[in-house]
Amino acid sequence: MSKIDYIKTSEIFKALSNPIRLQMVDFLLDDECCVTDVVNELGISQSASSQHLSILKNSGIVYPEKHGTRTCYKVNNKLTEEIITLLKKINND
Amino acid sequence: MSKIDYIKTSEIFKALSNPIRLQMVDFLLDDECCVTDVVNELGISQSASSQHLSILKNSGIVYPEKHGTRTCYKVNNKLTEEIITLLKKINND
DNA sequence: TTATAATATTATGATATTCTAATATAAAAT
DNA sequence: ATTTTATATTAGAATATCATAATATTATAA
Repeated sequence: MSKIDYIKTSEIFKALSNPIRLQMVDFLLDDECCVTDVVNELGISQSASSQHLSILKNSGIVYPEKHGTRTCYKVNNKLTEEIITLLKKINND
Repeated sequence: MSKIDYIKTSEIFKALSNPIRLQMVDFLLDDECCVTDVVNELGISQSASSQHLSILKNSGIVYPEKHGTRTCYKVNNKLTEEIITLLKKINND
């Protein structure tokens, strides 16, 4: 049982505090995908998609893998993954 | 395994996306306390404390119990409690 | 080598957050 | 009844967020 790093942890929550980014993470966990896939799946603009992915990247939740002209973002944060699992398990009351 | 309500869930994360409020929740889970205790524990102003507690209340994370002139805030959200447990279990990487 | 496709960046306006300072309310004590 | 204690609310300034529109970058294709 470790102490909570409130600053570091709150930054993760800040990244997840937007419904689009939350949906992005959920989508990226299922189907690791490039930006265009995210754009199509979520129905948002390319620019907004890129900016949201950048926020997730800067908070250490996802990382990009370049494949030619495409970029594939993958979730890379244990806390985030466990939280998504938790969200699917319990009915958020 | 239920679907995630991204909007509702992101509102919880927004409430937890501030280090002070995160520490508040952690503190309230251990020692259920009145506003003055929170003020003393966290070393913030009475007004800021009250406003942060109000945000936690409005997001359904805590609820107030009036005892005379004091108000005791208690954590009342399963997701939040499980997340705090998770945070203490894993080393946020 | 130019055109195209995929993604990133920047600027900007609208809105939201958060702090401090000041004031208000409500219960208990004097 | 007035004062004190605990808490809440409001106003305002500084800063942050977010969407859109426009432009830049970079890798491949033609």
